[in-house]
Amino acid sequence: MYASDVSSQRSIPLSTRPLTEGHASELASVFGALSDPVRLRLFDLVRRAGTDGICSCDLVEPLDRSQPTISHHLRVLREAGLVESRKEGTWVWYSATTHAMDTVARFVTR
Amino acid sequence: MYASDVSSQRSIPLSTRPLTEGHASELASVFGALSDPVRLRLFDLVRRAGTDGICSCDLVEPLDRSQPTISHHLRVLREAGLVESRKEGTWVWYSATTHAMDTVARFVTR
DNA sequence: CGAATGTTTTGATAGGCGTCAATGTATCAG
DNA sequence: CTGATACATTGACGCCTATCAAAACATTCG
Repeated sequence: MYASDVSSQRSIPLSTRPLTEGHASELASVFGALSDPVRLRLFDLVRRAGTDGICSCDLVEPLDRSQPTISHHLRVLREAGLVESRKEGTWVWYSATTHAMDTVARFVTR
Repeated sequence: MYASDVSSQRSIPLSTRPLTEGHASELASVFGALSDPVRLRLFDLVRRAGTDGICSCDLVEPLDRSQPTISHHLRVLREAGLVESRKEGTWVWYSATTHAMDTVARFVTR
């Protein structure tokens, strides 16, 4: 027997329908990108830099990780749509995007 | 040379200070709990059930996973502070908590 | 007690992930 | 061209994780 057969009181649906498998996978990939402490601090630093962005070379030292590791994490953030990069000569500037975080915000705030 | 030595324009800090390592780890563990599609849909279903909660047995079928797998995921959600459980006879009722999601919301909305 | 049902734990397996060293590529300075 | 700097990629390693089957634990009922 199912418990739902017993408890008949129903709650009001939050928005519309339960998460579809596709929507859940999309959201989960963003959450996955934010599920590492180094990546979270990385994203936080990039977001603080505003529209100007911040250079990759300025992200290695504060996080105390090797340059390839930082490069790897930035790639994950970029592929999740949380940041974007713009090459300028020798340097690469990273800046935060809004779309992915908006998606997260919609889920979080019901 | 660092790019920060060249670009002198500074952005306004978002809240106070960059994420500490401890705060980042705490946040990351919550994001980690939400980084799996099955767990996201699980949490969504629990949250929709409101204060009454929902029985574990009613979560197996809609997610098409074995019962032990669902139990495992619920444990992860519980250890991340996203849901809480209350045993009632044979059944275990899960309901969503607010603290963890509030923490996430504060981070997401700057 | 013994059977049935709901839940958790354990063991095993396959795949994913964070990290670094080493290497590769591109750009700039001389 | 040569050397130095910024960044990305590759390979390897250890650890973590999602999943299920099987077993263990718990509760209710006859």
